[in-house]
Amino acid sequence: MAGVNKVILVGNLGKDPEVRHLDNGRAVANFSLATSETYKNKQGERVTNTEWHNIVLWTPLAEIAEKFLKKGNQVYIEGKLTTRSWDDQDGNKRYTTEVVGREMTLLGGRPDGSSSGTGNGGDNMAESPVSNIPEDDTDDLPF
Amino acid sequence: MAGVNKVILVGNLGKDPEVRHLDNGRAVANFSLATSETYKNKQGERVTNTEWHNIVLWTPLAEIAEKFLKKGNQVYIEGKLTTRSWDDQDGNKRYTTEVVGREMTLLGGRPDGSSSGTGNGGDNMAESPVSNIPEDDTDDLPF
Amino acid sequence: MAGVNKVILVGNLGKDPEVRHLDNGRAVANFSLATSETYKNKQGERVTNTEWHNIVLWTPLAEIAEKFLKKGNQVYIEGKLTTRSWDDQDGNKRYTTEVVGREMTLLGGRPDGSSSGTGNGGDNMAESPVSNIPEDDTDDLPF
Amino acid sequence: MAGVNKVILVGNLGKDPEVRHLDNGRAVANFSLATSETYKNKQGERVTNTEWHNIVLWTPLAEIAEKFLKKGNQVYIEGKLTTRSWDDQDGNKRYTTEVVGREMTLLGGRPDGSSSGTGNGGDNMAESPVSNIPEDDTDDLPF
DNA sequence: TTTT
DNA sequence: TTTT
Repeated sequence: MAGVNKVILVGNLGKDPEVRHLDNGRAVANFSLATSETYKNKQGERVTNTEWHNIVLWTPLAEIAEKFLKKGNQVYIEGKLTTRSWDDQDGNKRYTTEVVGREMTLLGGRPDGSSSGTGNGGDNMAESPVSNIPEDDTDDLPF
Repeated sequence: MAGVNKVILVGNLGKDPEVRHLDNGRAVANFSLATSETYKNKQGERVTNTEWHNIVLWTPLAEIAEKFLKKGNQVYIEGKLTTRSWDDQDGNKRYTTEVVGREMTLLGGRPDGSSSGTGNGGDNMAESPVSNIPEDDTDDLPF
Repeated sequence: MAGVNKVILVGNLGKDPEVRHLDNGRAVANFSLATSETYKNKQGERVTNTEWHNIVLWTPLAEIAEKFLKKGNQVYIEGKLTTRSWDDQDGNKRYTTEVVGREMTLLGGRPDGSSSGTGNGGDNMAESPVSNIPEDDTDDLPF
Repeated sequence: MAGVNKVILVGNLGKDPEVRHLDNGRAVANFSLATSETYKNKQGERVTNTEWHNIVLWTPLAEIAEKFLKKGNQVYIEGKLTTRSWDDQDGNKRYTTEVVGREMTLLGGRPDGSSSGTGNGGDNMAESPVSNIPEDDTDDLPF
């Protein structure tokens, strides 16, 4: 029964997150994330191999994604692999594998090129680690 | 372009690995791995949620899997996520996500209940970490 | 300011955990964990390199360690690196680096070779993943 | 004997790497890396907790660090924990724990603010993942 | 399809 | 101090 199911990604968003706000007050964000590796092949040519991942974030990460993540941003995401099935129009069972994030950190510079020290305020935490994992004596919400 | 694409799993094999030996001398092993988590739901009932992962191992991990891994065995696998596409009989594009392992450790007791000290020899390393990552001054092959 | 500080270990306890119950109701467990890697050196000799880690677990993982972990057990531990300083008898500043666990899974067979189905009861969950990270709609305590 | 000893860090360099080139042709780089987490304490005040890690990189990562890493840069580092002992001037045994990197990715923007598209060339790969782990059919050196 |  |  013991199990570990962990995914660690550092990549760039292929597009802005799509965020849906559910009736129960929760939100869910979806976006694709590209992780690229570069190497030289036998011919000595530089080759880039890009892998795309389907990311799913739930409250409170979904709201943070909505506010701070944009197409092109580089993020660290830790989560778990989940595969769900559905029936397509031909009646075939199909499977989609997604990474459900549980920790997220926006990497690199200012989220959208804004300078620091703006009155925005939210900017101040955009590079902080955010998660839905409580620390001792802490409030894990970034603001 | 920087990227990290890492998966860490501890789970149990759903069945024996299927190993194909290719014409080019390489081998590839496939098997499904279950990772389970148990929790209590709101009604206080214990619930087990199992996720199945498609594992792919190439030489030399494939041969090690062939020799030492059996249905039910618990293993640690580190690898990367890859999604490949193919066309089904209805002409639809379909996708399969797999974990391509790059490091593997057989966990727990003797692989199949055999006692230690058999003449088999190979048994002695079945719980050693195996990988295709060279260490300094080392031979990464387990035997 | 963004940061990730993650340690993932699979190893064996060098001795039984030492558990202290604090006045504030919390408990803390300490033990050393060995992670070994085996390789062949240039002379073709098998060499084992063992690294020892100082593990610290707080409530509720400390109580779980107290009940289920014993010298020799193999565990998966995920946590973070922390270094604390203290002054030795010569007035020198000294540093100790520890891994503060936040998720733990007992690996392999029965904790101490006991068969399943004992009246102990607690035994039943000893191989379940345990953590202090809440899941949705779940009770993360193992019992 | 099975073991996993893995550290994953995303942090910022506290100072430029110190690189020594050894007589045997190998190089070793040392620097400290800060990983910070921010949270709100019980008083609702934002608190930042910074942990410092001793990083050690060997050839070829050492040379890459020498060329591309500078104080303040944000990097992803994957490696293993090692503790080595030494005797201090008072004859006491002392221990230092370090993270020996095996994979590294420079995060965020241009390494030192240089614009892209320079003739430098090396710039082009500074954000690529670098490691001493061979891929199939690849040259793992970044240039 | 695994495991407890 | 563990494990195989």
